Amino acid sequence: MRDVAAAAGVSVATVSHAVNGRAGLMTDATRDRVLAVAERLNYQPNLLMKAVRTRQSNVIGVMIPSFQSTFFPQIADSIERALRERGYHAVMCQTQNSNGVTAENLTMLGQRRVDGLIVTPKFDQASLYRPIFEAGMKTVFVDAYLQEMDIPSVQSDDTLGSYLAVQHLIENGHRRIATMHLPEASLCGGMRARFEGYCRALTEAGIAVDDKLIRIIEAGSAVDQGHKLGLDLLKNTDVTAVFLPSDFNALGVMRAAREVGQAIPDDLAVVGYNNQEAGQYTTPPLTTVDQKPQRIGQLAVERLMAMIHGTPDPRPLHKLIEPELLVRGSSIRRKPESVNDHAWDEAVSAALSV
Amino acid sequence: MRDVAAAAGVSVATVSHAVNGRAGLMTDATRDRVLAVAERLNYQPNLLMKAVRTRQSNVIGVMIPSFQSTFFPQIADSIERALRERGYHAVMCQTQNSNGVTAENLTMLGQRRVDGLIVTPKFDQASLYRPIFEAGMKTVFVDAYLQEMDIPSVQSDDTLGSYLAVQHLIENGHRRIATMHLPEASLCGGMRARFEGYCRALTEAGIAVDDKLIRIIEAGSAVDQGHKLGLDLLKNTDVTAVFLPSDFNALGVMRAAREVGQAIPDDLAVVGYNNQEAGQYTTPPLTTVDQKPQRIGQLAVERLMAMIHGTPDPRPLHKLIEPELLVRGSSIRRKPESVNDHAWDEAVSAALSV
DNA sequence: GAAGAAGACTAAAACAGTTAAGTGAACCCA
DNA sequence: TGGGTTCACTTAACTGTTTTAGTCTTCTTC
Repeated sequence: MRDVAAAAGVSVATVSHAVNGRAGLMTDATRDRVLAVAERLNYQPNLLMKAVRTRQSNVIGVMIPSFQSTFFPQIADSIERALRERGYHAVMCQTQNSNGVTAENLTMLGQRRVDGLIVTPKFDQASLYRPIFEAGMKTVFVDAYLQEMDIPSVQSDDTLGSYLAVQHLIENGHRRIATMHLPEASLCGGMRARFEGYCRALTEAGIAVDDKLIRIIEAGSAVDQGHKLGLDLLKNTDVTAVFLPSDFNALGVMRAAREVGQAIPDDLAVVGYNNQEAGQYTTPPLTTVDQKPQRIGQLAVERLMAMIHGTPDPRPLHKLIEPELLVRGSSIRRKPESVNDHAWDEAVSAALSV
Repeated sequence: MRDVAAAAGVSVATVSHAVNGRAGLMTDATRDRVLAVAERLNYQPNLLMKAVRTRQSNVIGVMIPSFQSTFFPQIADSIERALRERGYHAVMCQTQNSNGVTAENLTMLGQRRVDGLIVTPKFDQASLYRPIFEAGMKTVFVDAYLQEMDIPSVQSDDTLGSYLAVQHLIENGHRRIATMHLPEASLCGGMRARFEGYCRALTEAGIAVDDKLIRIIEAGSAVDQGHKLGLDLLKNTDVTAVFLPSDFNALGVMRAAREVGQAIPDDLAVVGYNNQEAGQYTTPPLTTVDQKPQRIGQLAVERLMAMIHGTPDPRPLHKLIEPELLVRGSSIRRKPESVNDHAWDEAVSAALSV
């Protein structure tokens, strides 16, 4: 910048004004000359220094459990795009589900003077976040929130999602609908909501929630658990449909059904959760609930920007995104003998266009 | 920092030395006192300023095509971990396969004074990268490289990967092995290598490369293309095995086989590429080639660190990572009638332990 | 023709650190 | 006792920007 100033025969202040496009502080001729010189010398402003002076780094810290899985990268994707559009960049970290790593990243991000944070907290992490919040860090939680603090959050409405899924099964004539959930101790946030949606849909339809149709997921691979508990359900109950809180559980159930010779969806209808890619390629493809991760990321950025720029945001503190039920082959029965082709096609088309 | 200095009754220089652990410049008593005061005042060093002064930001720019897909996030994951271990952070960007976005990110990263870059270039992007390289940016390419420039790269050895895959099919008795590849114009880098490995394995085994068994993938969903071309192969040729350059193509082929009533692996053996998660959940599970993305990311970071710290790196400029063939059910025939159980189990175990 | 206003630009402080050079005081030794 | 070292710490310059408060011109206007 000093070089540009010298070469253009002006002061650094003038260069600063010129490259930042501050109008009315110099003649057009001067501005053009400065910009031409900057271009010629390939002047690259030092954004670090700019950040120091303006106390605004245009960098947002993003921390999610993992870059793998399908869900969080979709959120990260939309966050990155939304930030880029606004001239921001993201430094991205994984928590690796470790409080130690989370805490370390948090202080690092603070020391890097990021303008804000978009993070997925775990229910027991309030104490990790408190110091950085007290220092005034603008933050939006995604996919979860901490009850103890007034930090905005954006997450999918899992109660609604599972409600829609189970309602869909009921509408297709099922009454014996099984599900699985985590043990009470680890049943937090979204997972609890998914179970509540299941109960609500049944209750509203006048169907009793039957403990015999509910299985508790233990530790281990979600597919294996789905497989094991699915076999159990198929052998020991009169289940005709099953709603799973994860597509991976659903994949296991589908395998179990195949093993005991039950056809999907005719003998057993299956609905998963999370719109995992694998579900598109099963036979039949898996009906599932899309949590709209892109929407979550986008809204989180909008909210954070409002906080940073001090514009009021009328949305509720904890915003719930409406999920979408993706009806695919695993939950819609093939045409019964008694129904004529045309009517059936209509019904299926209607259902598939949900 | 000024506050800490004042409160501890020393100069800012002493505080700087103390918090940076520079030994031998002060008494232990002074150091302890300064650190205690810093702790008490909750002093958070400003890493931006530090970066300005030391010309080292401890931030690396990472740019990959997308956070979605399975492959790149795995690389990103390992990059993030490796950087974190070394006290670095990553600002992550997606190129969105757009030269405009790539160029924009590149200048932004330069202006943010990142210490280095780990990026996936596209073959036509040499001109985008040249300016930033001429400015001295340390860079490592992953998953591809630009021939015109001497920038180190780390990528999977796709020729070897497909060679192993096809060799595996040959060892299992197949002679009529089909494949698919992209049209010549877009057949760059890894995709070309995968086709070359196919040819080499056949040639080495004394099998002629037969154009009748090769299909060209057109635009559109990889699964749909695999399905369409798979049907074509199954109906019009005497193919007994097929090697696909992507697991998604393989999923389409598996669907095609099911539709024409051919069993996998008995009537048709299928091997994919890329170890996509979906391949684990098909029936039978899909044999595939794992490109070792974690290893790629890790090595890329090691290489970049060597460049940044000026330590010589004896590895070749363009490092190829050895991929791994994951033998699963889609490529190993079930026991023929004539073979006794024990011998068969042994053979399968042996093959599966590859 | 002088006062005042407006316009174009500059000087210099500030930001929060690092670091080379400098200053005393204590110590050592001939 | 004087001179040289070493040690502990400080001074001050520097980094590359922004921003406030000027300083000159030049232009109005009476």
